[in-house]
Amino acid sequence: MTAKARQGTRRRLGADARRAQILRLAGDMFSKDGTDATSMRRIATKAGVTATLLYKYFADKDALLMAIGDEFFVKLAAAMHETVGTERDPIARLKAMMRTYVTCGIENPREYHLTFMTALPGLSRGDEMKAFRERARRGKTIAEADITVGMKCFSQLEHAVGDVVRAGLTRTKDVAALAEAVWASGHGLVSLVITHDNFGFTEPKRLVEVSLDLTLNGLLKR
Amino acid sequence: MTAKARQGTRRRLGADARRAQILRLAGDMFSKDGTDATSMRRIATKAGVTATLLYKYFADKDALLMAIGDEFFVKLAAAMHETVGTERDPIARLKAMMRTYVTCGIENPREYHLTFMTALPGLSRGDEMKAFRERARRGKTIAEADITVGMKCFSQLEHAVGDVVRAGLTRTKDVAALAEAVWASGHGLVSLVITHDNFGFTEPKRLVEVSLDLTLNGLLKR
DNA sequence: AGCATAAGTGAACAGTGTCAACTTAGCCTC
DNA sequence: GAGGCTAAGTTGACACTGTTCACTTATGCT
Repeated sequence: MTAKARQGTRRRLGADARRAQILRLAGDMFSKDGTDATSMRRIATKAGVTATLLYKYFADKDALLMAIGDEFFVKLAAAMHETVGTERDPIARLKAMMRTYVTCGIENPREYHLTFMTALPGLSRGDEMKAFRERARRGKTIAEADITVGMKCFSQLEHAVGDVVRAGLTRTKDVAALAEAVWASGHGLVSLVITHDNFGFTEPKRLVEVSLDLTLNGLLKR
Repeated sequence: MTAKARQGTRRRLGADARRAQILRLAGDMFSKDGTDATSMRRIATKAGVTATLLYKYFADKDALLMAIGDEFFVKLAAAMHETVGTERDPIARLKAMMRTYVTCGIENPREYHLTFMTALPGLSRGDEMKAFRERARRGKTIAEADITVGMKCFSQLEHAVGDVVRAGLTRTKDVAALAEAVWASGHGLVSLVITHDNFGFTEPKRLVEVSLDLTLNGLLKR
Protein backbone atom coordinates (compact mmCIF):
# COMPACT_ATOMS: atom_id res chain seq x y z
CA MET A 1 0.00 0.00 0.00
CA THR A 2 2.85 2.38 0.63
CA ALA A 3 5.47 0.94 -1.69
CA LYS A 4 3.29 0.60 -4.75
CA ALA A 5 2.96 4.35 -5.04
CA ARG A 6 6.40 4.43 -6.56
CA GLN A 7 5.70 3.14 -10.03
CA GLY A 8 1.98 3.05 -9.50
CA THR A 9 1.52 5.88 -11.97
CA ARG A 10 -1.42 3.90 -13.12
CA ARG A 11 -3.54 5.15 -10.27
CA ARG A 12 -7.04 3.90 -9.97
CA LEU A 13 -9.82 6.29 -9.33
CA GLY A 14 -13.30 5.22 -8.44
CA ALA A 15 -15.64 5.04 -11.39
CA ASP A 16 -17.60 8.09 -10.27
CA ALA A 17 -14.52 10.16 -9.64
CA ARG A 18 -13.06 9.22 -13.00
CA ARG A 19 -16.25 10.00 -14.82
CA ALA A 20 -16.48 13.34 -13.10
CA GLN A 21 -12.85 14.11 -13.87
CA ILE A 22 -13.26 13.29 -17.54
CA LEU A 23 -16.43 15.34 -17.75
CA ARG A 24 -14.77 18.33 -16.13
CA LEU A 25 -11.64 18.19 -18.24
CA ALA A 26 -13.54 17.56 -21.44
CA GLY A 27 -15.87 20.42 -20.64
CA ASP A 28 -13.00 22.83 -20.10
CA MET A 29 -11.05 21.81 -23.18
CA PHE A 30 -14.07 21.81 -25.33
CA SER A 31 -15.26 25.21 -24.15
CA LYS A 32 -11.85 26.63 -24.99
CA ASP A 33 -11.07 24.83 -28.24
CA GLY A 34 -14.40 23.71 -29.61
CA THR A 35 -15.87 20.37 -30.51
CA ASP A 36 -13.58 19.21 -33.26
CA ALA A 37 -10.28 20.26 -31.76
CA THR A 38 -11.06 18.36 -28.60
CA SER A 39 -10.34 14.77 -29.47
CA MET A 40 -10.88 11.73 -27.33
CA ARG A 41 -7.16 11.11 -27.25
CA ARG A 42 -6.36 14.63 -26.12
CA ILE A 43 -8.94 14.47 -23.35
CA ALA A 44 -7.55 11.13 -22.26
CA THR A 45 -3.98 12.38 -22.24
CA LYS A 46 -4.94 15.33 -20.12
CA ALA A 47 -6.64 12.97 -17.70
CA GLY A 48 -3.49 10.84 -17.61
CA VAL A 49 -5.29 7.91 -19.11
CA THR A 50 -5.78 6.07 -22.39
CA ALA A 51 -8.45 7.07 -24.87
CA THR A 52 -10.01 3.64 -24.68
CA LEU A 53 -10.96 4.20 -21.09
CA LEU A 54 -13.26 7.03 -22.00
CA TYR A 55 -15.46 4.49 -23.70
CA LYS A 56 -16.06 2.78 -20.39
CA TYR A 57 -17.81 5.90 -19.15
CA PHE A 58 -19.33 7.27 -22.30
CA ALA A 59 -20.73 5.24 -25.17
CA ASP A 60 -19.05 7.47 -27.73
CA LYS A 61 -17.96 11.03 -28.30
CA ASP A 62 -21.50 12.21 -28.92
CA ALA A 63 -22.59 10.82 -25.57
CA LEU A 64 -19.76 12.68 -23.88
CA LEU A 65 -20.72 15.89 -25.63
CA MET A 66 -24.34 15.37 -24.71
CA ALA A 67 -23.32 14.99 -21.07
CA ILE A 68 -21.41 18.26 -21.24
CA GLY A 69 -24.45 19.86 -22.83
CA ASP A 70 -26.61 18.63 -19.99
CA GLU A 71 -24.33 20.29 -17.46
CA PHE A 72 -24.74 23.61 -19.19
CA PHE A 73 -28.44 23.03 -19.35
CA VAL A 74 -28.78 22.69 -15.60
CA LYS A 75 -26.74 25.86 -15.08
CA LEU A 76 -29.02 27.68 -17.47
CA ALA A 77 -32.15 26.31 -15.82
CA ALA A 78 -30.83 27.36 -12.42
CA ALA A 79 -30.03 30.86 -13.64
CA MET A 80 -33.51 31.21 -15.07
CA HIS A 81 -35.03 29.92 -11.88
CA GLU A 82 -33.29 32.59 -9.88
CA THR A 83 -34.96 35.35 -11.83
CA VAL A 84 -38.44 34.09 -10.97
CA GLY A 85 -38.52 35.79 -7.61
CA THR A 86 -37.04 39.09 -8.73
CA GLU A 87 -40.07 40.50 -10.52
CA ARG A 88 -43.70 40.52 -9.48
CA ASP A 89 -45.17 41.79 -12.70
CA PRO A 90 -45.65 38.83 -15.06
CA ILE A 91 -44.41 40.71 -18.08
CA ALA A 92 -41.32 42.01 -16.33
CA ARG A 93 -40.72 38.53 -14.98
CA LEU A 94 -40.90 36.89 -18.37
CA LYS A 95 -38.65 39.55 -19.78
CA ALA A 96 -36.10 39.10 -17.02
CA MET A 97 -36.16 35.38 -17.58
CA MET A 98 -35.55 35.73 -21.27
CA ARG A 99 -32.78 38.21 -20.65
CA THR A 100 -31.10 35.68 -18.40
CA TYR A 101 -31.44 33.01 -21.04
CA VAL A 102 -30.03 35.17 -23.78
CA THR A 103 -27.19 36.56 -21.71
CA CYS A 104 -26.22 33.15 -20.44
CA GLY A 105 -26.15 31.85 -24.00
CA ILE A 106 -24.06 34.70 -25.34
CA GLU A 107 -21.58 34.34 -22.51
CA ASN A 108 -21.12 30.61 -23.08
CA PRO A 109 -21.11 30.33 -26.84
CA ARG A 110 -19.55 26.88 -27.18
CA GLU A 111 -21.80 25.32 -24.61
CA TYR A 112 -24.81 26.96 -26.14
CA HIS A 113 -23.86 25.80 -29.57
CA LEU A 114 -23.40 22.28 -28.32
CA THR A 115 -26.58 22.16 -26.34
CA PHE A 116 -28.99 23.83 -28.72
CA MET A 117 -27.45 24.04 -32.15
CA THR A 118 -26.00 20.61 -32.62
CA ALA A 119 -28.27 17.74 -33.49
CA LEU A 120 -26.65 14.68 -32.00
CA PRO A 121 -27.96 11.68 -33.89
CA GLY A 122 -30.74 10.07 -31.94
CA LEU A 123 -30.28 12.43 -29.05
CA SER A 124 -32.33 15.41 -30.09
CA ARG A 125 -33.65 17.61 -27.33
CA GLY A 126 -36.94 17.45 -29.18
CA ASP A 127 -37.25 13.77 -28.33
CA GLU A 128 -36.82 14.50 -24.65
CA MET A 129 -39.56 17.05 -24.75
CA LYS A 130 -41.91 14.87 -26.71
CA ALA A 131 -41.50 12.02 -24.26
CA PHE A 132 -42.11 14.37 -21.38
CA ARG A 133 -45.25 15.79 -22.88
CA GLU A 134 -46.53 12.35 -23.72
CA ARG A 135 -46.26 11.35 -20.09
CA ALA A 136 -47.92 14.56 -18.99
CA ARG A 137 -50.80 14.04 -21.37
CA ARG A 138 -51.47 10.55 -20.12
CA GLY A 139 -51.96 12.04 -16.70
CA LYS A 140 -49.09 10.16 -15.22
CA THR A 141 -47.61 11.68 -12.17
CA ILE A 142 -44.34 13.18 -13.12
CA ALA A 143 -41.61 12.31 -10.72
CA GLU A 144 -38.73 14.69 -10.25
CA ALA A 145 -36.49 12.18 -11.98
CA ASP A 146 -38.62 12.15 -15.10
CA ILE A 147 -38.04 15.80 -15.72
CA THR A 148 -35.08 16.00 -18.01
CA VAL A 149 -32.80 18.97 -17.75
CA GLY A 150 -34.08 20.16 -21.07
CA MET A 151 -37.66 20.12 -20.03
CA LYS A 152 -36.95 21.91 -16.77
CA CYS A 153 -35.69 24.86 -18.72
CA PHE A 154 -38.56 25.05 -21.11
CA SER A 155 -41.29 24.43 -18.58
CA GLN A 156 -40.05 27.38 -16.56
CA LEU A 157 -40.40 29.57 -19.58
CA GLU A 158 -43.79 28.10 -20.31
CA HIS A 159 -44.88 28.87 -16.79
CA ALA A 160 -43.78 32.46 -17.09
CA VAL A 161 -45.64 32.81 -20.38
CA GLY A 162 -48.63 31.16 -18.75
CA ASP A 163 -48.70 33.85 -16.09
CA VAL A 164 -48.91 36.52 -18.73
CA VAL A 165 -51.67 34.66 -20.52
CA ARG A 166 -53.63 34.07 -17.33
CA ALA A 167 -53.39 37.77 -16.52
CA GLY A 168 -55.44 38.25 -19.67
CA LEU A 169 -52.82 40.33 -21.35
CA THR A 170 -52.21 38.35 -24.51
CA ARG A 171 -53.91 38.28 -27.85
CA THR A 172 -54.13 34.51 -27.99
CA LYS A 173 -54.23 31.98 -25.21
CA ASP A 174 -52.27 29.05 -26.58
CA VAL A 175 -49.60 29.01 -23.92
CA ALA A 176 -47.56 26.19 -25.42
CA ALA A 177 -47.36 27.77 -28.86
CA LEU A 178 -46.63 31.21 -27.49
CA ALA A 179 -43.89 29.88 -25.26
CA GLU A 180 -42.30 28.09 -28.16
CA ALA A 181 -42.45 31.22 -30.26
CA VAL A 182 -40.91 33.29 -27.48
CA TRP A 183 -38.20 30.73 -27.03
CA ALA A 184 -37.53 30.68 -30.75
CA SER A 185 -36.95 34.41 -30.80
CA GLY A 186 -34.55 34.28 -27.87
CA HIS A 187 -32.79 31.31 -29.33
CA GLY A 188 -32.42 33.02 -32.67
CA LEU A 189 -30.88 36.05 -31.04
CA VAL A 190 -28.29 34.00 -29.19
CA SER A 191 -27.38 31.82 -32.10
CA LEU A 192 -27.08 34.72 -34.50
CA VAL A 193 -24.85 36.64 -32.14
CA ILE A 194 -22.60 33.74 -31.29
CA THR A 195 -22.13 32.33 -34.76
CA HIS A 196 -21.91 35.51 -36.79
CA ASP A 197 -20.67 37.67 -34.05
CA ASN A 198 -21.49 41.28 -34.50
CA PHE A 199 -23.31 40.58 -37.74
CA GLY A 200 -24.85 44.00 -38.00
CA PHE A 201 -24.42 47.54 -36.84
CA THR A 202 -26.29 47.15 -33.65
CA GLU A 203 -24.12 46.24 -30.70
CA PRO A 204 -25.15 43.02 -28.95
CA LYS A 205 -26.32 44.61 -25.73
CA ARG A 206 -28.65 46.97 -27.46
CA LEU A 207 -29.81 44.31 -29.86
CA VAL A 208 -30.78 42.11 -26.94
CA GLU A 209 -32.97 44.86 -25.53
CA VAL A 210 -34.57 45.71 -28.85
CA SER A 211 -35.24 42.07 -29.46
CA LEU A 212 -36.71 41.40 -26.05
CA ASP A 213 -38.93 44.45 -26.40
CA LEU A 214 -40.09 43.23 -29.75
CA THR A 215 -40.96 39.79 -28.48
CA LEU A 216 -42.66 40.89 -25.30
CA ASN A 217 -44.61 43.57 -27.09
CA GLY A 218 -45.62 40.99 -29.66
CA LEU A 219 -47.25 38.93 -26.99
CA LEU A 220 -49.57 41.65 -25.72
CA LYS A 221 -52.90 42.67 -27.10
CA ARG A 222 -53.33 46.17 -28.32
CA MET B 1 -8.43 12.32 -80.72
CA THR B 2 -10.47 9.26 -81.55
CA ALA B 3 -8.13 6.52 -80.42
CA LYS B 4 -7.23 8.00 -77.09
CA ALA B 5 -10.80 7.59 -75.86
CA ARG B 6 -10.09 3.90 -75.35
CA GLN B 7 -8.05 4.06 -72.20
CA GLY B 8 -8.56 7.73 -71.76
CA THR B 9 -10.73 7.13 -68.74
CA ARG B 10 -8.90 10.05 -67.32
CA ARG B 11 -11.06 12.48 -69.16
CA ARG B 12 -10.33 16.12 -68.83
CA LEU B 13 -13.04 18.59 -68.14
CA GLY B 14 -12.58 22.29 -68.33
CA ALA B 15 -11.81 23.93 -65.03
CA ASP B 16 -15.20 25.60 -64.85
CA ALA B 17 -17.08 22.43 -65.72
CA ARG B 18 -15.14 20.45 -63.16
CA ARG B 19 -15.68 22.99 -60.47
CA ALA B 20 -19.37 23.08 -61.21
CA GLN B 21 -19.57 19.31 -61.22
CA ILE B 22 -17.84 19.02 -57.88
CA LEU B 23 -20.02 21.70 -56.38
CA ARG B 24 -23.18 20.01 -57.61
CA LEU B 25 -22.19 16.53 -56.44
CA ALA B 26 -20.89 17.76 -53.11
CA GLY B 27 -24.06 19.74 -52.60
CA ASP B 28 -26.25 16.72 -53.24
CA MET B 29 -24.26 14.34 -51.10
CA PHE B 30 -23.97 16.77 -48.32
CA SER B 31 -27.65 17.63 -48.30
CA LYS B 32 -28.48 13.93 -48.05
CA ASP B 33 -25.81 12.75 -45.62
CA GLY B 34 -24.66 15.84 -43.76
CA THR B 35 -21.36 17.59 -43.37
CA ASP B 36 -19.30 14.96 -41.63
CA ALA B 37 -20.42 11.95 -43.61
CA THR B 38 -19.51 13.68 -46.85
CA SER B 39 -15.77 13.34 -47.08
CA MET B 40 -13.49 14.79 -49.69
CA ARG B 41 -12.59 11.32 -50.88
CA ARG B 42 -16.20 10.29 -51.29
CA ILE B 43 -17.00 13.41 -53.24
CA ALA B 44 -13.98 12.83 -55.43
CA THR B 45 -14.85 9.19 -56.05
CA LYS B 46 -18.37 10.14 -57.07
CA ALA B 47 -16.91 12.66 -59.48
CA GLY B 48 -14.60 9.98 -60.89
CA VAL B 49 -11.54 11.84 -59.74
CA THR B 50 -8.92 11.87 -56.98
CA ALA B 51 -9.42 13.73 -53.74
CA THR B 52 -6.31 15.76 -54.41
CA LEU B 53 -7.96 17.41 -57.35
CA LEU B 54 -10.63 18.98 -55.22
CA TYR B 55 -7.92 21.09 -53.68
CA LYS B 56 -7.25 22.66 -57.02
CA TYR B 57 -10.70 24.17 -57.00
CA PHE B 58 -11.30 24.72 -53.31
CA ALA B 59 -8.72 25.72 -50.74
CA ASP B 60 -10.03 23.22 -48.23
CA LYS B 61 -13.20 21.52 -47.12
CA ASP B 62 -14.49 24.62 -45.39
CA ALA B 63 -14.16 26.61 -48.57
CA LEU B 64 -16.12 23.98 -50.44
CA LEU B 65 -18.83 24.03 -47.78
CA MET B 66 -18.90 27.80 -47.87
CA ALA B 67 -19.42 27.68 -51.63
CA ILE B 68 -22.34 25.31 -51.17
CA GLY B 69 -23.72 27.63 -48.51
CA ASP B 70 -23.50 30.52 -50.93
CA GLU B 71 -25.54 28.62 -53.47
CA PHE B 72 -28.31 28.13 -50.96
CA PHE B 73 -28.04 31.74 -50.00
CA VAL B 74 -28.74 32.96 -53.51
CA LYS B 75 -31.72 30.63 -53.79
CA LEU B 76 -33.04 32.02 -50.54
CA ALA B 77 -32.45 35.60 -51.60
CA ALA B 78 -34.23 34.94 -54.90
CA ALA B 79 -37.20 33.35 -53.15
CA MET B 80 -37.47 36.33 -50.83
CA HIS B 81 -37.20 38.72 -53.72
CA GLU B 82 -40.14 37.07 -55.44
CA THR B 83 -42.44 37.83 -52.54
CA VAL B 84 -41.77 41.56 -52.73
CA GLY B 85 -44.29 42.09 -55.50
CA THR B 86 -47.03 39.93 -54.06
CA GLU B 87 -48.21 42.22 -51.29
CA ARG B 88 -48.82 45.96 -51.30
CA ASP B 89 -49.35 46.43 -47.62
CA PRO B 90 -45.93 46.81 -45.95
CA ILE B 91 -46.85 44.63 -43.00
CA ALA B 92 -48.27 41.85 -45.15
CA ARG B 93 -45.20 42.15 -47.35
CA LEU B 94 -42.76 41.79 -44.51
CA LYS B 95 -44.74 38.90 -43.16
CA ALA B 96 -44.79 37.14 -46.51
CA MET B 97 -41.08 37.65 -46.82
CA MET B 98 -40.38 36.18 -43.44
CA ARG B 99 -42.68 33.27 -44.18
CA THR B 100 -40.69 32.57 -47.29
CA TYR B 101 -37.44 32.71 -45.34
CA VAL B 102 -38.69 30.40 -42.65
CA THR B 103 -40.31 27.92 -44.99
CA CYS B 104 -37.28 27.81 -47.21
CA GLY B 105 -35.09 27.13 -44.21
CA ILE B 106 -37.28 24.38 -42.81
CA GLU B 107 -37.44 22.69 -46.18
CA ASN B 108 -33.67 22.70 -46.62
CA PRO B 109 -32.42 21.88 -43.16
CA ARG B 110 -28.88 20.85 -44.03
CA GLU B 111 -28.26 23.82 -46.23
CA TYR B 112 -29.71 26.12 -43.66
CA HIS B 113 -27.60 24.62 -40.95
CA LEU B 114 -24.51 24.99 -43.05
CA THR B 115 -25.21 28.54 -44.12
CA PHE B 116 -26.42 30.06 -40.88
CA MET B 117 -25.57 27.77 -38.03
CA THR B 118 -22.01 26.82 -38.76
CA ALA B 119 -19.25 29.26 -38.08
CA LEU B 120 -16.56 28.51 -40.60
CA PRO B 121 -13.32 29.79 -39.17
CA GLY B 122 -12.56 33.19 -40.57
CA LEU B 123 -15.51 33.04 -42.86
CA SER B 124 -18.31 34.28 -40.67
CA ARG B 125 -21.26 35.86 -42.39
CA GLY B 126 -20.97 38.62 -39.86
CA ASP B 127 -17.69 39.69 -41.41
CA GLU B 128 -19.31 40.00 -44.79
CA MET B 129 -21.98 42.22 -43.39
CA LYS B 130 -19.61 44.37 -41.45
CA ALA B 131 -17.47 44.98 -44.51
CA PHE B 132 -20.54 45.85 -46.52
CA ARG B 133 -21.81 48.30 -43.97
CA GLU B 134 -18.43 49.89 -43.66
CA ARG B 135 -18.40 50.62 -47.37
CA ALA B 136 -21.96 51.93 -47.19
CA ARG B 137 -21.14 54.27 -44.34
CA ARG B 138 -18.20 55.75 -46.14
CA GLY B 139 -20.59 56.70 -48.86
CA LYS B 140 -18.88 54.63 -51.46
CA THR B 141 -21.02 53.66 -54.36
CA ILE B 142 -21.83 50.06 -53.99
CA ALA B 143 -21.37 48.12 -57.16
CA GLU B 144 -23.48 45.07 -57.81
CA ALA B 145 -20.38 42.96 -57.35
CA ASP B 146 -19.76 44.32 -53.89
CA ILE B 147 -23.00 42.97 -52.60
CA THR B 148 -22.29 39.58 -51.19
CA VAL B 149 -24.98 36.96 -51.32
CA GLY B 150 -25.36 37.25 -47.60
CA MET B 151 -25.93 40.94 -47.67
CA LYS B 152 -28.45 40.69 -50.46
CA CYS B 153 -30.65 38.59 -48.28
CA PHE B 154 -30.46 40.78 -45.25
CA SER B 155 -30.79 44.05 -47.05
CA GLN B 156 -34.03 42.87 -48.61
CA LEU B 157 -35.38 42.18 -45.17
CA GLU B 158 -34.08 45.49 -43.94
CA HIS B 159 -35.83 47.23 -46.79
CA ALA B 160 -39.13 45.55 -45.98
CA VAL B 161 -38.79 46.52 -42.34
CA GLY B 162 -37.91 50.03 -43.47
CA ASP B 163 -41.19 50.28 -45.35
CA VAL B 164 -43.09 49.46 -42.19
CA VAL B 165 -41.10 52.00 -40.23
CA ARG B 166 -41.55 54.70 -42.85
CA ALA B 167 -45.29 54.06 -42.83
CA GLY B 168 -45.13 55.24 -39.23
CA LEU B 169 -46.46 52.01 -37.83
CA THR B 170 -43.67 51.05 -35.49
CA ARG B 171 -42.89 51.93 -31.91
CA THR B 172 -39.26 52.69 -32.60
CA LYS B 173 -37.53 53.80 -35.74
CA ASP B 174 -34.18 52.09 -35.65
CA VAL B 175 -34.57 50.14 -38.85
CA ALA B 176 -31.29 48.25 -38.60
CA ALA B 177 -31.88 47.04 -35.07
CA LEU B 178 -35.47 46.12 -35.77
CA ALA B 179 -34.52 44.21 -38.87
CA GLU B 180 -31.89 42.30 -36.98
CA ALA B 181 -34.38 41.47 -34.24
CA VAL B 182 -36.93 40.31 -36.78
CA TRP B 183 -34.34 38.21 -38.49
CA ALA B 184 -33.27 36.72 -35.18
CA SER B 185 -36.77 35.57 -34.44
CA GLY B 186 -37.19 33.96 -37.84
CA HIS B 187 -33.78 32.41 -37.60
CA GLY B 188 -34.54 31.01 -34.17
CA LEU B 189 -37.70 29.44 -35.41
CA VAL B 190 -35.99 27.70 -38.27
CA SER B 191 -33.05 26.49 -36.26
CA LEU B 192 -35.17 25.21 -33.44
CA VAL B 193 -37.43 23.30 -35.80
CA ILE B 194 -34.65 21.78 -37.82
CA THR B 195 -32.35 20.77 -35.01
CA HIS B 196 -34.85 19.58 -32.43
CA ASP B 197 -37.50 18.71 -34.85
CA ASN B 198 -40.92 18.82 -33.38
CA PHE B 199 -39.58 19.92 -30.04
CA GLY B 200 -42.97 20.80 -28.63
CA PHE B 201 -46.63 20.09 -29.03
CA THR B 202 -47.28 22.69 -31.63
CA GLU B 203 -46.96 21.42 -35.15
CA PRO B 204 -44.45 23.33 -37.25
CA LYS B 205 -46.91 24.93 -39.61
CA ARG B 206 -48.96 26.42 -36.85
CA LEU B 207 -45.88 27.39 -34.90
CA VAL B 208 -44.62 29.32 -37.90
CA GLU B 209 -47.83 31.33 -38.04
CA VAL B 210 -47.94 31.97 -34.31
CA SER B 211 -44.35 33.03 -34.39
CA LEU B 212 -44.72 35.33 -37.37
CA ASP B 213 -47.78 36.90 -35.77
CA LEU B 214 -45.84 37.46 -32.58
CA THR B 215 -42.94 39.11 -34.36
CA LEU B 216 -45.00 41.30 -36.64
CA ASN B 217 -47.29 42.35 -33.83
CA GLY B 218 -44.24 43.13 -31.75
CA LEU B 219 -43.12 45.63 -34.32
CA LEU B 220 -46.27 47.71 -34.28
CA LYS B 221 -47.17 50.45 -31.89
CA ARG B 222 -50.25 49.98 -29.81
C1' DA C 1 6.48 18.75 -84.12
C1' DG C 2 7.36 20.43 -80.01
C1' DC C 3 6.34 22.73 -75.92
C1' DA C 4 4.10 25.21 -72.12
C1' DT C 5 0.61 24.72 -69.16
C1' DA C 6 -3.47 23.08 -67.22
C1' DA C 7 -5.52 18.80 -65.39
C1' DG C 8 -4.96 15.03 -62.89
C1' DT C 9 -2.57 11.10 -60.04
C1' DG C 10 0.04 8.45 -56.13
C1' DA C 11 1.76 7.93 -51.98
C1' DA C 12 2.35 9.51 -47.81
C1' DC C 13 1.61 12.15 -43.05
C1' DA C 14 -0.47 12.97 -38.94
C1' DG C 15 -4.46 12.62 -36.92
C1' DT C 16 -9.41 10.83 -35.92
C1' DG C 17 -13.22 7.61 -33.49
C1' DT C 18 -13.65 3.10 -32.06
C1' DC C 19 -13.15 -1.84 -30.62
C1' DA C 20 -11.55 -6.67 -29.23
C1' DA C 21 -8.37 -8.72 -26.51
C1' DC C 22 -5.41 -8.35 -22.98
C1' DT C 23 -3.27 -6.97 -18.26
C1' DT C 24 -3.28 -5.45 -13.64
C1' DA C 25 -4.71 -3.43 -9.10
C1' DG C 26 -7.24 -3.91 -5.17
C1' DC C 27 -10.72 -5.72 -2.24
C1' DC C 28 -13.11 -10.09 -0.26
C1' DT C 29 -13.13 -14.50 1.31
C1' DC C 30 -11.08 -18.69 2.97
C1' DG D 1 -1.39 -14.54 4.53
C1' DA D 2 -2.94 -16.95 -0.28
C1' DG D 3 -5.87 -17.00 -3.85
C1' DG D 4 -9.27 -15.39 -6.77
C1' DC D 5 -12.97 -12.09 -8.81
C1' DT D 6 -13.96 -8.06 -10.76
C1' DA D 7 -13.43 -3.36 -11.96
C1' DA D 8 -10.01 -0.27 -13.96
C1' DG D 9 -6.92 0.36 -17.26
C1' DT D 10 -3.78 -0.63 -21.50
C1' DT D 11 -2.12 -2.38 -26.22
C1' DG D 12 -2.48 -2.42 -30.73
C1' DA D 13 -4.95 -2.33 -34.45
C1' DC D 14 -8.71 -0.95 -38.21
C1' DA D 15 -10.69 1.94 -41.27
C1' DC D 16 -11.19 6.32 -41.87
C1' DT D 17 -10.28 11.63 -42.19
C1' DG D 18 -8.19 16.33 -44.33
C1' DT D 19 -4.22 17.73 -46.61
C1' DT D 20 0.36 18.18 -49.09
C1' DC D 21 4.35 17.28 -52.20
C1' DA D 22 6.23 15.47 -56.05
C1' DC D 23 5.06 13.55 -60.05
C1' DT D 24 2.70 12.45 -64.76
C1' DT D 25 -0.06 13.18 -68.59
C1' DA D 26 -3.21 15.38 -71.98
C1' DT D 27 -4.30 19.25 -74.83
C1' DG D 28 -4.31 23.65 -77.36
C1' DC D 29 -0.90 26.95 -79.42
C1' DT D 30 2.97 28.37 -82.01
